[in-house]
Amino acid sequence: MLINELSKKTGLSIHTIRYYENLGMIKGLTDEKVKSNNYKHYNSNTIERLEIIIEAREVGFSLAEIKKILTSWFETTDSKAETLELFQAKIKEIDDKMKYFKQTKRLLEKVCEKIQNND
Amino acid sequence: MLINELSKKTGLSIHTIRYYENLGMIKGLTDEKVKSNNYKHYNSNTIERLEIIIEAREVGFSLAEIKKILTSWFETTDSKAETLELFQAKIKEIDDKMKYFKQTKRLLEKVCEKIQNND
DNA sequence: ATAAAGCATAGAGCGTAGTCTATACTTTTT
DNA sequence: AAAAAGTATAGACTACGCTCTATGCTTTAT
Repeated sequence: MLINELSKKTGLSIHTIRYYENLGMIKGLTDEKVKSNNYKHYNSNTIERLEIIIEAREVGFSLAEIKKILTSWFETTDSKAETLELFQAKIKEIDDKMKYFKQTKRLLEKVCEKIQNND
Repeated sequence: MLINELSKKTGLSIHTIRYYENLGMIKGLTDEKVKSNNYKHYNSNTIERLEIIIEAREVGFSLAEIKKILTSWFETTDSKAETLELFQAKIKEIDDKMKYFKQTKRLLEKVCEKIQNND
């Protein structure tokens, strides 16, 4: 599939997809059989990767961090111990953030109550 | 208390505090009795506000959004219905984000497992 | 009295994550 | 065959959230 279709399937703009590709987070391949152009073709793996990117950036991870997650998930890497440590730290970060979430949610709920009672 | 003390109590840099003050998120007052300088004095309310800022920015809210939360919490505002709607939407946003968090956590846990098994 | 430290304001600079524009080539539509 | 739409690359531009620097004044320490 070409970039237009990829954009429609993921909801990301073509610009954003190219931006991610420039960062090396996804990779399209030019079709060898067609030599007249250099249009890039993307496969379902790219969709998977983009879905992970969307998910993880919601969590507040930087694109650099997400790139590492993708590498560890899809490509074989060396230095396993290091990677493992990194991700265990990230899991802890998520747990910490969850705490903030619950606190902020409670705060917002209190704000709502307050507004309704002052009515 | 002056900005230095405020910085130490909140863990935010003096620069960051001034940045937030410029955005109108907090407000220090110059002491009327002392006319020789225009040093700003902050009270415990400022600390409360900064703690809310710290909490809410962890959740990924923009400073503009956090400013609205602070206004609704500490100052009386008109257009209650509007504000209420805003915050109810924000609560829903948090719930949605929680979903992403759980998914990403699961992904990271799977990555960890994968790394450990490939060993 | 002088030096050092703290405060204020204004503005420059920076990293992240896009977003948009210009240019040029290719493919599809009419 | 010409126009419209799609693709690629490069680079400019933007918004956000800081972070730092310069300058000048005030207060505290020596």
